[in-house]
Amino acid sequence: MFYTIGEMARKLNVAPSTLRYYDKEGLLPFVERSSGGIRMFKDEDMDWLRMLGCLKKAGMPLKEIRTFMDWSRQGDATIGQRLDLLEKQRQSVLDQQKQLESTLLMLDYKRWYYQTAQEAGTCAVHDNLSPEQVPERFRPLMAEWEAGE
Amino acid sequence: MFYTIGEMARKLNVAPSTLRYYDKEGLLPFVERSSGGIRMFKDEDMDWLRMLGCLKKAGMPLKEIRTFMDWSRQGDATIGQRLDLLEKQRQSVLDQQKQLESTLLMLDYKRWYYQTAQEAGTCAVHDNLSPEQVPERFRPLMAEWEAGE
DNA sequence: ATACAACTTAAAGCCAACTTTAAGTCAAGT
DNA sequence: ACTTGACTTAAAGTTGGCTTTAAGTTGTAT
Repeated sequence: MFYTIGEMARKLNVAPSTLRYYDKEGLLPFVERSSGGIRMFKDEDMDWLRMLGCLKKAGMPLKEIRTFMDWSRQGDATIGQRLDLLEKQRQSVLDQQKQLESTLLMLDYKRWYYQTAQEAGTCAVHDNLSPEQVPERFRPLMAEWEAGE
Repeated sequence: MFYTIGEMARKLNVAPSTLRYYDKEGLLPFVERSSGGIRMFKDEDMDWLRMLGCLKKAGMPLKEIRTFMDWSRQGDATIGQRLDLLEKQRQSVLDQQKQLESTLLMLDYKRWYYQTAQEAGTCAVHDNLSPEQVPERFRPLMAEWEAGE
């Protein structure tokens, strides 16, 4: 079963121009063409596109994804390199998770700040607030600020 | 205590040009100037820059951060709007966390795939692998693929 | 055979978020 | 007074990831 670029784009919820761009950048070395030059996507190409989507969501730049695709084309000799890249990207995702966790805490602190201000009708309520009146979960955060991050 | 743009940039681990850019974009309405036109950062400006950093890490575009800063300058009447924006951004961070969680699972599946291939010496080992030989934690993932995401 | 939608390419355009460049000013030390 | 390093601005340049445009081709339906 074959699909044109438009059909494939619809399946993936992206613009056809995006797929053409990826192809031009060497990210889709697996796509075949009809005798007339039309791209013919196969069902198994979905696996590669899913892989691509996964790496993209992991925050990998297209250049690195291209490297991965190049290695894939080179065959079994590059399995080790591909695995290393995946490990590296896994670590990057873990780092991003830690970052989001700490961002969430900051955001929650600010939400508490403005909720308190809203109840009081003014931000000035925070001017003479003792540290004990700040919920405990935000204390480590504020301690960091006293230092210099 | 006052700091020049260079000192502040060093504290924040950003380039001075970045702070100038933020200023030009209206993200630093709180920064004062010396009589000669030199930016004079105060200690309390750190609070705003931390807020800015928090929103940036939460993935908020500079334009929206500017809106937030504009509201801040307008005073207590805008507390509600600011709170709404923070709630919205909190939700966005939660969404990003879910996305990373699922990305991590995909990445782990692919790592398993290549680890198995590495042990076998070839990716072809996956050609005749029954679904039961895939670790359970990856099954829901593959079920999704069978559908059409 | 012809019309028509969907495909093709190369090249230009766009947006966000900076960075760099050029030309000039400020302020601290000698 | 002069040097020097850090500051100032406006404007142009860069990068990443696409999207749009223009001109042309393919393939299916009538």
